[in-house]
Amino acid sequence: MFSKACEYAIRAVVYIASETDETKKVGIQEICDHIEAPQHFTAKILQTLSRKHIVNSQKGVNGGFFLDSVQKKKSLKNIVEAVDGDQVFVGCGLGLKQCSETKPCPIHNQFKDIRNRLTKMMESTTIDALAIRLLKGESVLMQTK
Amino acid sequence: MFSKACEYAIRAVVYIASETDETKKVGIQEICDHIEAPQHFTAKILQTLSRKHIVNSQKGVNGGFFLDSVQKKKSLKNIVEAVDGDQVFVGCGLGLKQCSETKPCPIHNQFKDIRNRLTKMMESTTIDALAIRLLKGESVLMQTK
DNA sequence: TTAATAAAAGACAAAATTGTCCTTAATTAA
DNA sequence: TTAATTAAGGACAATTTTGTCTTTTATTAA
Repeated sequence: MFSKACEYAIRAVVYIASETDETKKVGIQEICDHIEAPQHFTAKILQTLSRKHIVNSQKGVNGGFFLDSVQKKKSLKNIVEAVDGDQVFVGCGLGLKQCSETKPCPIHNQFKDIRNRLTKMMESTTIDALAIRLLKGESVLMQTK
Repeated sequence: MFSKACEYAIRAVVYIASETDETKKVGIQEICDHIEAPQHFTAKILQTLSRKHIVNSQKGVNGGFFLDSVQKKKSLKNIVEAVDGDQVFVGCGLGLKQCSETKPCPIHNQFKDIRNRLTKMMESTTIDALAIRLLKGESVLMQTK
C-alpha cells in the first residue's frame, strides 16, 4: 500500500508529535530507537518532511525534530502525499494512465470506492489524535515490544 | 497498491478470459499487444500463474494461454495473492510485523476497515464478470486507445 | 520424422527503492 | 571564541523490482 519510506515517515511523525512541542525536541537517534527504523534512511525522509513543513527541525546543540500545535492538527494524508505522492489516492488500480469514467479500467468503479474511502480515512485521521492514543499506551510503533 | 507485475497479471488474465476457452487460445504477443505490457516480463508472470493453475498454457503450434470455465469463475483475489502475496489483504498499514488487536499500530482499526473492504471487493469480483464487460466495450485495458 | 511454433527457463541489465557512511553546516553551551 | 552537538547533504552500496534477450523444451502440422 505505502512504501517503506512512507511507513517510516508516519511512524516517525506520530512519535515526534507524541514527544515534542515548540519547546521540546527529539533527535533522530531517539526517534529511530522508538520506531525501529533505519536511522540514516529515516533522517533523509525527515529532511523531506522538514522542507515541506510537515515537521520542524533545528540543528546544533539541543536541536532535533518537533511539531508545533498547527502541524499536529494536520492529517496523515499530508504525510503520504509528501513521501509517496498522490497516486495511492487517485491512481488507477490496474496502472492505466488514462483510466477515467468514460474509459474505465475493468475494476474502475469498485476500486474508486476503496480509494475514496482510503482518502477520507487518511484525511480525517490527524497526527495528534494518533499521538494521544500512543501516549495513552493504546497503540504501539515498534515491531517488538 | 499493487505491483506492476500484479497490474499486468490482472490485465493479462482478464484479456485471456475475454478471448479464450477450452478450444481457443491466445499467444503472449497478442496478449501484450492488447494490454500494452512488456512481453517477456508478462510471460514470466503468466508462467507463475500457469504453475498456480490460474491460467492454462500449452506449448507448441497452436499453443497459447487460455482459461477454462472453472478458472473464469475465480476472483481477482486469487491473482493478487499469486503475484503479490497476501500482505495487501492482511498486512499492517504501517509495516509493523506484530500489529494486532492487542498491540495495534496507531491506524490499526481505520486501516483494517479499508483492507477488509478491499478484500471483499477483490473476492466478489470475478474474472469472467470483468471479461464480459470488456467484450461489451464497457471497459478498456490499454493506456492509449 | 522434420520443421515450425510457442511457452518455459535462465542469464542479464536497468531502474527504483532501501539502506549506510562520511562530510558539511548550523547552533549553542561553556 | 571554541568545542560539542545535531540536522543536512552527498556519495555510494545493497536489494528489489522491472524489463530484455537468448536458449531450451514441448507440441503439432506437414
